[in-house]
Amino acid sequence: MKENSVPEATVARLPLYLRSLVDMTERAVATVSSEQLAEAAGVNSAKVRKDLSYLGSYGTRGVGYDVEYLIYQISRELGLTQDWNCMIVGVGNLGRALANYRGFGSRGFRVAALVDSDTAKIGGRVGDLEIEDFEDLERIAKERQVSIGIITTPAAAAQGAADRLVSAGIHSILNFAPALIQVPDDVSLRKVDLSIELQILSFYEQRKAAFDSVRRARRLTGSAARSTRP
Amino acid sequence: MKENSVPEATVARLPLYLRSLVDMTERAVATVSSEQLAEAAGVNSAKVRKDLSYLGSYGTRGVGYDVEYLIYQISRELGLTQDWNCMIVGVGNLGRALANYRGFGSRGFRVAALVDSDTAKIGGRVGDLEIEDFEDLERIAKERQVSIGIITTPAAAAQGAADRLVSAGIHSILNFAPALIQVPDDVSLRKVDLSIELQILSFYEQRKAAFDSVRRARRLTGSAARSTRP
DNA sequence: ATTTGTGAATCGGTTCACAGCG
DNA sequence: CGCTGTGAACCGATTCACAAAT
Repeated sequence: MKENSVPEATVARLPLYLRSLVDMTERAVATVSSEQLAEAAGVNSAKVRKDLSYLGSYGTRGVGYDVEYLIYQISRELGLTQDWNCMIVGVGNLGRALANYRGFGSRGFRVAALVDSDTAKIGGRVGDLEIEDFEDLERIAKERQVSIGIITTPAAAAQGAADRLVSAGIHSILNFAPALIQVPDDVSLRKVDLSIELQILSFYEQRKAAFDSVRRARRLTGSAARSTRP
Repeated sequence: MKENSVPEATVARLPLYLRSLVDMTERAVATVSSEQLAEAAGVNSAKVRKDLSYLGSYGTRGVGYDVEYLIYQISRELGLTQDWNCMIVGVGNLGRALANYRGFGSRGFRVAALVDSDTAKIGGRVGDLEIEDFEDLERIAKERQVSIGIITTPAAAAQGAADRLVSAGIHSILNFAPALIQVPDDVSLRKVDLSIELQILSFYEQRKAAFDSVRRARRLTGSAARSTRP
């Protein structure tokens, strides 16, 4: 049953399914069941079926899903039948690493511009791209039809970078800076925050260490073990 | 009311609160209400209160929370009163960038080792660390008491890297490789996947573009606008 | 016979709204 | 009076379980 509004959680899993499906074509798999796709993507099969049902009825009962066709449908849903130009704002270690990241462009994304406000960096090159002046952001974004802004500035500069991206008419932003940034309602913002991820791991690591030490002390081997896993 | 089991969603927000609180001490703020902290962290105040209530009753009714004391309690809960040693597996662009990332170590995390299987890289240096042989991973992890493994290998090598980290007794892994990896139940695994983030943005970007073009075509300015936002 | 697609049940998490306390 | 802490209501997402399809 085709409808609009795919749940957010489903959208976040579609890229996972897509990756698994692409892997399968490389191993010349033609058809896949929800069970097999679930296994490959690391989820359960009910979730796969429900997720795919939001896109339409693309499976065949008793058979499964045609891999190629499903790749096409998911790609279309995700907007990957066109290319998207990205601009990296802030060319430090991370910005440079992302600019060089191969397989970034592999699925429809292209780094079209690098900007920085450090005059010592402007004019320098990363791969075949020149580092340009942050002040020219709006012009560059318009000229190169940039749709996605990637912020890799220090935390203190992140909000300013976001403001300029928004004023350049960009409404999709990926923020790597360890800072909360505010954008208008019509702008999509996603964040990747290394230190937050490490802190989350630290929480569970600590909990495991505590539990282990209790176990060691009490010599209890397999009883009343309340789960310590996320 | 103090209990065990802090919900996963709460754990993921504690680092956010912590960052906001640290910012506040720098601006010499002594006390904060759930309303103010919510604003700073970009969530709502009911969530702040409920989240903090899982840690204990650390607020004062009619007053708010003591900033310093709350920093201490959250840090303790997150296991940040001790330092954690990390090992980066795979020293490509991204591994190198993370190794150089300042403010990484700022809150209790230290890059204690870099390993790679490329003999051309082994023996090289990144900052003050030497790149060591992937084959020596277990020994290095033990010697330096590494608790957290960070995978920045190509996708094809990621599972192998994870297996070796697990066999070295590490049970916290942060995976940057664009690949699904399997780990035992007692290992915490978090993933950061650039291309998935971009694909999610692409989905919403496409949806916005579609809506905009309808708007442009029909010249409707403010009616019956079904939400297009995540 | 097999596997999809989906209502219904369930679960975790969010928000509401107010009692309880400083 | 103001703000926390928390039951209760609510909501989105997950899982169950089975009827429908081939």
